[in-house]
Amino acid sequence: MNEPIDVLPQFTVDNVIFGYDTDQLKILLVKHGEGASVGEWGLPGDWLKSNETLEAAAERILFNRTSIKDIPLNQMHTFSAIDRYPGKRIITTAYYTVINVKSQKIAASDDELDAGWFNIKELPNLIFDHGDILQTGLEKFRHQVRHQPIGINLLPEKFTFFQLQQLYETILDQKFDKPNFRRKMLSQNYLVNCEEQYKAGKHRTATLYRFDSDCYRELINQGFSFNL
Amino acid sequence: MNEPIDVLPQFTVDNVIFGYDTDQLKILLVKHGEGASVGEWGLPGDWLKSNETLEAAAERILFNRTSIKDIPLNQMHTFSAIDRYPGKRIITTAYYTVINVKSQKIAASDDELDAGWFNIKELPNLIFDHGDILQTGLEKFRHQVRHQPIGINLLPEKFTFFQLQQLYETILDQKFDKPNFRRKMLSQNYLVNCEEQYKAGKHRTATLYRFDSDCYRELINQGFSFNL
DNA sequence: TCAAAAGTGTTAACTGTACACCCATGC
DNA sequence: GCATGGGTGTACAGTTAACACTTTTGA
Repeated sequence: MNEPIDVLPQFTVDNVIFGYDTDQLKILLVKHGEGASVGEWGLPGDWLKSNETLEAAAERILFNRTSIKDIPLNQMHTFSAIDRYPGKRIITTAYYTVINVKSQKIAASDDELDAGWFNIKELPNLIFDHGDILQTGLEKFRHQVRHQPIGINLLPEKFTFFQLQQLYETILDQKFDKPNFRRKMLSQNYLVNCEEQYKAGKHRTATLYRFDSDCYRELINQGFSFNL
Repeated sequence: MNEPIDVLPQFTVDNVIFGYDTDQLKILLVKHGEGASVGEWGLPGDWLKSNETLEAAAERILFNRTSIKDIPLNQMHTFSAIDRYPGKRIITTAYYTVINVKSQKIAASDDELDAGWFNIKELPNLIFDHGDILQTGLEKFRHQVRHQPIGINLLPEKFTFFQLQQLYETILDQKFDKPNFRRKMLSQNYLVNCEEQYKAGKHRTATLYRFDSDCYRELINQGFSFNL
């Protein structure tokens, strides 16, 4: 390689990091500490380094704010409108992923004033075209949820049907019929009955399930059709 | 804007241009006339100009080889492996679209030796990572065909059910049951009976249909589910 | 007469959807 | 009792999938 400089000057990566928190879908935003957009909220992003791939940059951006490694990020779209960034021609590739809000502390990186989770329904104004990027990310994420299994890393290892249904209802912002939801999920054969009861509040105990990780992985490849 | 130069030196756009030709799905390739890859086949592509968007570049690349304008190209993926291009760090964004092979003459651009249609099943070796890009494009294209109406620009304005079914069978490389295919398409309500008969070879005349363009457009947005 | 395409009809199997219903627990 | 969540059963409507069958035409 013969790049004398460390970053590609016209190329960035921005992450749409969804956070699942019981009955809320959130998004990780950072408050900019430099440049024209100082003090405003935007998606966590950074310049692409000349010796890293887009995927590596997206993972680095995620790791810097959350200390999370080894979870897959999905490439979403590359945004290239001439005037998307003030005064300079900057192209950005956006990635999305979802993590559990409670699983890790978040932190702003050096050039940022703050980092925080925002409910998807109560967002501040975002810099540049980050509002559009977020909307595109939300659509792609919801599409994915309807066509691939989801839940590993978002639910505890053992979970009840109530928790699984709550996850789907929160992410898709839609209610499902309980018996139908149960049967739909069971018919995919990726849930394993732990033969164990879980005692929660003022009601009957619930059976715990876990994901069969082989079957889960296979369903990711095969595709799923969640049409309740 | 303050770019002194005309192109971004580390950024290209490559197009996967499918061509429909009765019972064959083809792909447009060009033979490189410059650089290390001289004489080899690859996807039509070019450098991104500093004053154009990725979409505009993709349209320009299409127009230069086919003289076709005003048909939508779909962004597919941005490829960024460090060593994907020999000796230089080049990132490329790929777009795909489909056109009718017979609708326009094709031509190589100035720095190319040749341009031609290749059957998707009989491809030469492609330069760089263009083979991967093509495979990704084929998957995305077929996914699109199963979820949105297709046919405008690929079929004559008035067409028979036989032609429509042949289009689907060729693109998806799969046979369908004739009565079921007919009913499935009719149930989408985007076909209009022209009340006109078409006389082909040694068999009974066929009813001509056309697309209802309002309904067709609406189905593109709504989504379609083609699960025969 | 036969092959090829045009077109209709029928049926079994499966899925989505909307419910009604009972169980267990804690206030 | 009643609210909350846990869990089963059922029945209708619609769709998928397979295939049998008739029609028209030209070689």
